[in-house]
Amino acid sequence: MKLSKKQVTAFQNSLLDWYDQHKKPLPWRKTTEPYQIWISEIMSQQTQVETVIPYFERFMAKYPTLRDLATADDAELLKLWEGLGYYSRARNLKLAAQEIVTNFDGIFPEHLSDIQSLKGIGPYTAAAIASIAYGQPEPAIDGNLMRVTSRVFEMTDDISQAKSRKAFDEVLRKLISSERPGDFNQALMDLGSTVCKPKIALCAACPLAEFCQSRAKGTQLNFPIKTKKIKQKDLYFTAFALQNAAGEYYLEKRPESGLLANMWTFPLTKLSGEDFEKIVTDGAVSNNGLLPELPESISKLTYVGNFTHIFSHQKWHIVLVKAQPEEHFQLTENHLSEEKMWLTDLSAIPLAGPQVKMFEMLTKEK
DNA sequence: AAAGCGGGGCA
DNA sequence: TGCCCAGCTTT
Repeated sequence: MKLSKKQVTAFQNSLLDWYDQHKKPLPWRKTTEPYQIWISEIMSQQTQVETVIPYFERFMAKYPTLRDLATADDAELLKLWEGLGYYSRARNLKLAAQEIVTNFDGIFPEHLSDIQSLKGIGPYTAAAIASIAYGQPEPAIDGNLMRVTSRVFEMTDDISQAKSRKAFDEVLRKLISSERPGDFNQALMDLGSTVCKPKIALCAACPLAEFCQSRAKGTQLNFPIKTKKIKQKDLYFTAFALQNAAGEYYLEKRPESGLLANMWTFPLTKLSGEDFEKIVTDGAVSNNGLLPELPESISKLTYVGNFTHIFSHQKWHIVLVKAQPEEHFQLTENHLSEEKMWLTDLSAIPLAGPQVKMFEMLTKEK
């Protein structure tokens, strides 16, 4: 990122002019009193500002000063917080108020490190208070600022990694207005929530459009980069290997959309995690309610083995079971269709990853 | 109904 | 540094 002093000033002016025209009228924007800024920031975490407004006003009426909060009745405090959620925030508020009374003589601390030492205040909230209440040029880096900044400068730092904060801090430190750091931060927050939104970028209304590198290329929605993988969901299945007298396996075709669309698979039934554990530890399969729809009635189920298969967002835990048909089992024409078939050579068809593993398991068994 | 989410705490 | 949390919003 290389911007001349002139460009930095132009950037600040555009942003702050926009803020002066469009800023949300919020009660805590009428003050720079650190106590009020603090409460508003904590309340605004994970909560929409419109929801926060009445809570903030009730809070200030009940606890006008930090010392009132430090001696607040726990039950009354939680009652006031009722509906805001994340109740540890309220408990931390009181703890921090007590810390301030004890360690800072009841005066809200001014140094960034002191602010951040308080219970419930992390890097973001500390910087927000320092900039808004005390006019310190500290970028308050939250998701909005990272999104806006990454788009303006096409920053490829992965915002799901904690260490990427540093990159954003460096860029924003060069840009932040030393005259109006608090407004600078709040302008970017408002911009992020109303214009430069996660799934849509309203660039026509954006005061930073002329500075925005991703906009110039039309790549706005590629930013921010976020690789954090979605937590894999654990799913449990029983897979049934049913073989006929000719040695052919019974296969079903998966739905034409979704995961492994149109691939062939042994019939699968869902299993609970507990049942899965039970089967794996016992090495025994019970017949109860586990059977899928099969073309023949089954006389016996034998546990073959279990394995896991990892997809991008799912982790399949599979118990492979051999299903033995009734004695007089016979193959008939109506067993065949577009969605079902019998086959010996499974390598001849598109076979999904888990099925390959199952087939190998069955082959090795012999 | 289920998934996504942002900041702080904590290991 | 990375996981987890709690509960609202979005899909």
